[in-house]
Amino acid sequence: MRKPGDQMVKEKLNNSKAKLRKGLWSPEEDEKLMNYMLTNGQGCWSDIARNAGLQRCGKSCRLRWINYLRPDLKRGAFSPQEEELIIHLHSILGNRWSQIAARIPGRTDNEIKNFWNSTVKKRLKNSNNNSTSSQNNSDSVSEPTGAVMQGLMPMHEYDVTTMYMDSSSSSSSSMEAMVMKSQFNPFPPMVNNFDLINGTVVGSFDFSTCLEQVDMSNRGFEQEYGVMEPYVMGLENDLSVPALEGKGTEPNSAVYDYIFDTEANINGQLNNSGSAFDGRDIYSITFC
DNA sequence: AAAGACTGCAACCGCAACCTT
DNA sequence: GAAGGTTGCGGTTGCAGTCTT
Repeated sequence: MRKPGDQMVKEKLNNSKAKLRKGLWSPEEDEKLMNYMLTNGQGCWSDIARNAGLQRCGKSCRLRWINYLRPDLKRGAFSPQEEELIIHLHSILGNRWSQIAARIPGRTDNEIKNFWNSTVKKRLKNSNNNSTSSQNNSDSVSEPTGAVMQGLMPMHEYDVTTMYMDSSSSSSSSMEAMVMKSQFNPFPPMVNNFDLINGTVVGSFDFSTCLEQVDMSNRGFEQEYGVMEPYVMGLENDLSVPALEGKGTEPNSAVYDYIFDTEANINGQLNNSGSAFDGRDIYSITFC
């Protein structure tokens, strides 16, 4: 318990006397916060607000910095590749915007959330309307279901659930359940390069590069399979994806490790269910 | 040209988890 | 252990700009 005479209490009282600003940020406020952050770095946000001479609460400063002022932010419209990635991730993670944002460098959770709620959701809705009404398994667009994937992008002929899932499987894995229910492949081949970091292709589904990083290159994957078909991103069995370390602080060196789990999660589940998996492995891919 | 509807974005709010005293 | 503070997250709202009628 803090004593009434604590410095923090005093400051709190002082702050409460001073009227804190709300609403849109002025260029002057932006400049103050930017200058302060660049010279002093991140710290306690309430201190930052005070020391930078801003009549704002720390929370507001934090939001402004994260969503607008941060130097590593990427501005402008979402690329089709980013859009596709967002949809993929959302189909797995749902509305966990911060986790989605952690995997799309330079984009904030707020930005992605807004993008989803406006552009993507609307587009999916339209697509669903256009698609046949006989698809009685279509859910709300807010749900990570097959409707999502069917609405925005073509279903792939190698639907993992119908091809490889044994319908008698008793697995209760949420991933599996989702896949079983929605009848879609969460991670169809990502072609095209990602423009993820500093406008350059740093990591993409160029498997000749990626496989080296996980020591898969000696498996003759490319020769054997040509274009890789990553069936399932190994987002851990419970779908709780750990935040990617290094994001924000070192955007250029951050490792974005999309794990296509080797012979583990889905492969094992499928094999356990008695279905043949056709020899296709699921690979670990590292973006760096 | 004007008014209303729509859209996209920035920011706020409330909550929960974690930290500090 | 309790109380208060901080941080982070997702949902929601408000508003300015754009579009439509």
